[in-house]
Amino acid sequence: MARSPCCEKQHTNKGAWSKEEDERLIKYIKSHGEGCWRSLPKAAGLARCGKSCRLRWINYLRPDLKRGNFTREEDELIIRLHNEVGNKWSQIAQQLKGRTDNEIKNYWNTHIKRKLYGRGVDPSTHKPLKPASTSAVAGASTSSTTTASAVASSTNLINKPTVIPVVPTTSGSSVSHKSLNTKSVFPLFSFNGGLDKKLVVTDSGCGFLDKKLVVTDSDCGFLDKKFVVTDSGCGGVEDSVSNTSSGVTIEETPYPPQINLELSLAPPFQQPQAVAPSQGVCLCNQALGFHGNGPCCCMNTRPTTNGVSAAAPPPTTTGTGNDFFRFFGARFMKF
DNA sequence: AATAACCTCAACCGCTATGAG
DNA sequence: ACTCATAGCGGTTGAGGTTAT
Repeated sequence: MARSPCCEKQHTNKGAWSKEEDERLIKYIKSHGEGCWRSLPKAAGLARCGKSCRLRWINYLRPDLKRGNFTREEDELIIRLHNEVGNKWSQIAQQLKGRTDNEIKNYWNTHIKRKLYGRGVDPSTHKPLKPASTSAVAGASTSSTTTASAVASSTNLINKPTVIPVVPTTSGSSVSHKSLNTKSVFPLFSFNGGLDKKLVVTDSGCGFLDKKLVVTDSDCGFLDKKFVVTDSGCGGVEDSVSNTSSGVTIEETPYPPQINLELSLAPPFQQPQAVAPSQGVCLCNQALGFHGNGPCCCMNTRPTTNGVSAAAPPPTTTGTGNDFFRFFGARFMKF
């Protein structure tokens, strides 16, 4: 005898759950507990397949779900566990309290894979990408060498958590404020070697930074994290900042040192630079040589949150920020 | 401002594993 | 040993949101 379907398909809703359906399901499970998914929809007054109810509860409605962004520790744990067990998402989920297998699977496919590619690691094997796979990077690197040393330096830098002020810096004189009328990309100084952070400044026209400021970061994974800083005034970058009211900062935390990194980098972004101790910085002046209207928005001198003075960013490159973007962005955004 | 392209993730599908009868 | 209901798993899809052009 053929197995009967888990539900009467013609009488069931499909697609996104409504608030009312969620409430019904929660109410029912709270009073009757989980299980008996086949009979649950009818008992709960839901025109849904039992399987759908189960999935909705497990993946979305369960009260012990964590939700929210994955932490860097979770990232690394997922990578490590995936290396051990492969695509056994449920096994991996068991090690991450409050995360579902579905959530982890999605996160893997949309974020971690990209991150691993950025690190030069094949996400399915966890081994370094074959030379053919990395040739796009290596080939584009005209005269640089593999940055084993740069990576080593970078690792040293990030083995200690640091909080670094994000101060936009032009690339020497190659990016002038006039070039900001549409969009420019500045390489930042001294993040993990200065390679894997960039600052995108979009200017809608009335001055500088009056539309939005996008800071993308990654831990040698390139462009895998992003927060947007908006500035409603015409003066600077302080109006709305991700998690600090006194400037833009990025907190770096270490990632496990066993990760194999093999990246070749174009000359302009090759050299890691330590954060120079320094006096505070006028963000506006330092960044752009321009205050826009009104008083200086950045309060002139701005200590970082870890007590180290904000560093005046030395120009790190001889190329333009757009070179940086063309080189790295085009190659890593698509993973 | 309009449109295209891209990204994310909730939800679905089909399959296997498990356990009760 | 077998059947069947159910739970669980992993791959895939597509709606909706975001970003780029």
